[in-house]
Amino acid sequence: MSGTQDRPLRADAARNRAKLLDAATEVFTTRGVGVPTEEIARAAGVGVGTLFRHFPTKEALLEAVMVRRLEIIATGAARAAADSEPAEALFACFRLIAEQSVGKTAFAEALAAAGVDVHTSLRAPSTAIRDLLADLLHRAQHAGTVRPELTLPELLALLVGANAALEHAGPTPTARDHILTVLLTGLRPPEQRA
Amino acid sequence: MSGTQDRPLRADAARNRAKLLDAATEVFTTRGVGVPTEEIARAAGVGVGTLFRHFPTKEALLEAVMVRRLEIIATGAARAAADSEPAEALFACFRLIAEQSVGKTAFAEALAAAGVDVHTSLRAPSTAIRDLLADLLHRAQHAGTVRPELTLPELLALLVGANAALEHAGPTPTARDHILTVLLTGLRPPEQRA
DNA sequence: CCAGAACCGGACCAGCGACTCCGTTTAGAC
DNA sequence: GTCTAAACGGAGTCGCTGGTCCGGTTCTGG
Repeated sequence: MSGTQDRPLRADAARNRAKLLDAATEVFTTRGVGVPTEEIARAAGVGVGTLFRHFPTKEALLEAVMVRRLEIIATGAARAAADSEPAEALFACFRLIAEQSVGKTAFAEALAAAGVDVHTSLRAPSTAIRDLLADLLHRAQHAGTVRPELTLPELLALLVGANAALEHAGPTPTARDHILTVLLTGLRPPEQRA
Repeated sequence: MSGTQDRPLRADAARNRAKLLDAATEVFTTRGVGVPTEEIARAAGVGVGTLFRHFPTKEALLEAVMVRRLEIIATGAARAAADSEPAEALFACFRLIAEQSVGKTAFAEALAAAGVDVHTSLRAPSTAIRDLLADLLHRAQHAGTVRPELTLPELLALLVGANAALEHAGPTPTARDHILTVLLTGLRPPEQRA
C-alpha cells in the first residue's frame, strides 16, 4: 500500500519535497487552508509545477501535512501517557493535543477527522490517538478520577473545543493556562479536585 | 446612524429582503460561509441581481445575518441574566450563547468578533453581550461562585471553545449536556460545586 | 566528463464564483 | 385605468485559483 517511493527519489527532489511540506505546514497553520497553492510554492522557494509533481492535488498536500502533524501528536501523546496515574496521563495528553493543534481551523478539522472518516492515510495516526485516549479515559474513569458519564466522542469534542478556545485566546501563557485549568477541572468527577 | 431606509422600501422589496435574510441564515449556518451567492438567491427564490441590490456584497449579507443573530442572542442573554444569583445567570448565558451559536464556523467567527474589532454594525450587539458577560462575571467572582482568576477574554475564549465542542458533538442532547457540564463545572472555584 | 534521465519553473488553461447591466415586470399614486 | 419609478431576474464579465505542459536545468552512473 505504501508504494509511494518505488525508487529512492533524487537528492534535490527529496529536499524540495521536505521544503514544501515545511512551508505548507507553516502557511496552512498560520493563514488557513484557503491560501493559494502558489503562495505555498513561493514560501517553499519552488515553482507550482514542482509542488504538483510531489502532491498531485492541493488536498493531497494538506493531507500529507496533517498526517505528519498527527504522527507527531500521536508520538507525544504516547509519551505523555506513560504517567502511571491514568487521569494525570489523560490530562497531559489533553494539554498536549490541545496545544499542538494550535494553528488554524484547518487543524480543528483534522482533529474532527479523528472522529469521523477521512482519507485512508489519516486513519492510522488518528485511530492511534483515539485508541490511546479511549484507554486512558476508561482507566481514569475506572479509578474514579474522571467523570464516569463522559464518552470518548464527548472527550474528543471537548478537545476540539479546547483547541478552538486556545486558538482564540492567543499566545498569552496565563490565559491559556486558565482555560486549560477550567477544562481539566471540569473533567474531574464532582467529588474530586486536583 | 441608521439612515439605511431613507424611503419606506416597496412592499415586495421588503418581502424579498426578508426572504434573503432568512435563506442566508439557514444556508450559512447549515453549510458554511463558503456557499456561492447564487445558492442563497435560489434558496430565497430570487435572482442574484436582487440579492446584490439588497446587499452590495456577500460580506455585507453575512454581516446582516450576524447582526440579527447577535441581537437575538443579546436579547436572550439579557433575559437569562435576570436570575438573581450571578453565577447561575452567567451559566445560563453561557449555555444559551454556546447553544445559539450552533451552526457553522461562520458563527464561531462572529463570536470571535465579539472580542476583537469588526465592522461597525456588529459593534453594538456584540458589546452589549460583552458588557453583560463582564458584569455577570465580575459579580459572580465577587460572590465567590466563579474562579477568581478568570478574565473576560478568557471567558469569551471558553465560549468559542464551547461552541466548537458542541458543534462537533452533534445534536445528541446527552452529549451536549455532558460537555456543557464539564465546562460549567470547571468555571466554579476549586472549593465549590453545584 | 558525458549522456540522459529525473527534475525544475512558470507560462498557460479551465472552472468557478462574486458582482454588473439592462430589458422586463410590478407596486402604488393619481 | 394608467403611468412612472422602483424592483426584478439572470445572462454575461472579470479576476482568481487549482492544475497541466514543456523547454531548460541539474543530478548521477559509467
